[in-house]
Amino acid sequence: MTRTTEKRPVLTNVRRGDVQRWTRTLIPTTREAPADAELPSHILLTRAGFIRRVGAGIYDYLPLAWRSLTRISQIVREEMNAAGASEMLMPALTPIELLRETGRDVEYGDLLFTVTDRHGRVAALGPTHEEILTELMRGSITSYKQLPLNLYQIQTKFRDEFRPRAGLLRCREFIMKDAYSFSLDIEGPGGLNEQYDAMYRAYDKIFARCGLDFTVVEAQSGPIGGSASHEFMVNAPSGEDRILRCPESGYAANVEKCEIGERPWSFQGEPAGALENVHTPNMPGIAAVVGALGIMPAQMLKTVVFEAIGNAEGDAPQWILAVVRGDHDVNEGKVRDAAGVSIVLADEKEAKAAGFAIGYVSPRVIESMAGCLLVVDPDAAQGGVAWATGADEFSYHVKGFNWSRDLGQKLTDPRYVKVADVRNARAGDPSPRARGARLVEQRGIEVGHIFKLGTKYSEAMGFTVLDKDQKRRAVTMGCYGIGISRTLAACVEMSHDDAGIIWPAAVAPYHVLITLMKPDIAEHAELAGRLADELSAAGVDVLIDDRKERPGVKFKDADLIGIPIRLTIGEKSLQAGGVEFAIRREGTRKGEIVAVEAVPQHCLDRLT
RNA sequence: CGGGGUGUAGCGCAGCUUGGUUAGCGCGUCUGACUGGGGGUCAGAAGGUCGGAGGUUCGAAUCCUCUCACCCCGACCA
Repeated sequence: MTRTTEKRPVLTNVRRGDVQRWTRTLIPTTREAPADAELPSHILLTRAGFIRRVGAGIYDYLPLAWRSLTRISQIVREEMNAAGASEMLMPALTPIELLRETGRDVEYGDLLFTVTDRHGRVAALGPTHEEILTELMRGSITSYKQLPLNLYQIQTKFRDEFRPRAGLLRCREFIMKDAYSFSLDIEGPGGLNEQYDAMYRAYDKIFARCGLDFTVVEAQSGPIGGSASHEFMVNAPSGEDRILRCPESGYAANVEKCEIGERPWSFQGEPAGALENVHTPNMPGIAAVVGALGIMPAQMLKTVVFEAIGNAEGDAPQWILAVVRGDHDVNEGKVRDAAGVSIVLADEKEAKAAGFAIGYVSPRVIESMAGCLLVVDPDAAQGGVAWATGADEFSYHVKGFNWSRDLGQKLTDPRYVKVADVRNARAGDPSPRARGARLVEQRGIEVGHIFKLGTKYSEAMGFTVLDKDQKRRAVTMGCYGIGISRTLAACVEMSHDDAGIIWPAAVAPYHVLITLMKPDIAEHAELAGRLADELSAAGVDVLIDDRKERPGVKFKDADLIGIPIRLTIGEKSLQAGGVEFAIRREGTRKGEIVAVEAVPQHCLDRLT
């Protein structure tokens, strides 16, 4: 018996679209959302039958979700490949020994999922893959001539988050694209900077193609310094991350990283009144004190005690005291940079034992305690203000504090007092890049993160190559991540209305939904099939709602799952001369009548 | 890890304080009829070891102990 197979060209520039019927796939829509869902993406993806929660931070991706995830992955692939990267796949199981080589078994700590096999060997479920790939590379690459190289994979990642939440936005198991670049140098052709810039551009294209409205922000820089790390943030009010942006210069950064522009300061200024003790029992917090004293938080000084760690030798300060205005938040990274030493928030018991009245500490404590360095934020370094602050005695605060009167000579000695930007930026602060401009704040969902790793992993794992001068050198690495499943959720956060999801065409599970009002009528069903075939031939993916449901149910579900174009076939539309054509983005109501012959082209015109 | 809370049908919930027929309600599901362009109406039906274990009691969804799972707030977070 011979069998004939349809011949399809191996090389084709038009992909044939898929045609699926609602009754032949699984789309379990529900009227109500699970009680614990709060964010639009969580509620709508669940209600529309895209995802189902299996455990804390663990989800099924149902057929519709998987189709969209596949589309996002494909966009990522195309742009990564175009940027010269090569896809591969690494195991999810990472032998714990590999993580020990770089110390990340400890660094990751409880965030690491581990499994023990029958022989008692321990492996981690990969949270990221620097070690596995670096190990592969050190066995395969021995010459600088084999560099640069950029390898990536799209794979499920595991992180035992303390608190998974927000549906797909913070899971314990999630899909991520992670890429790693390897270069001999930082500068020059083939160097890390070139690789990094290529990834930056690729990410820009990827998220634009996904139809996302996003902001690229500077993030905490890696070991190389400068603007060595960027986060790609989808602009959404429900985002977990706060970002700040200068409307004039285009500068944008996350809260941890954001610099603040020049702010005038001076410790000089006449005292406005005497220093006065006030009894404030059980009020270590700003909020309570403000209420008791009848003042604003901006009139208080907050003093946060950090402990210097590492090589504290000689007369190096042991305690770093950060002073900010009462309505500001201390930024630990900035305090570290200003102090020039590694620091950690002081343990309350230790600090109390050392003599700090934690909760009631003031700048004056440097008069009585040795080994202290005061780093004062410019907004707190104001001599003309009668400050309220702690009394360095439990249950007491002071009013009328004046810097130059109440602090001795140490105030002008840089060994004891420094003035520097040590607080988190916030809306309204001066821009660090444009004189006179003010920062604005918005919220974002981090969908991509690129950063320059340098030689951290290659050195730890002994990945070196011989260069031109036959010198052995550690390879310079970059690391580039995209949260694929998080991007799916971000699309929904960004694009939805009260009725449901509104998919950007590029990531929609199907491009066209054909709603059959009466699937029993053969001519209607045939027409749907014929239109679907024509659209499919043009590369369009079509879902046919062939359920025997009431019109209301079908329309509500159509709005909910958010396919970009809805074609409605029914007696009314045919009598009116064709099928009803509606764009989901333009609302949830009736569309226009389009003649049957014109429908495929009409769809193509509106999909681009 | 600290604080708060919830586990009862596929989903959303009531019942628990004060133990006592056969554990209810809405949505969904199934059957039939009427309907037929925005979650329709009527009639009927199926579906539960009340998270689990132990205890108190003549009797436990309800009280007690332990345990597991999950959620919210906070701290933490390439």
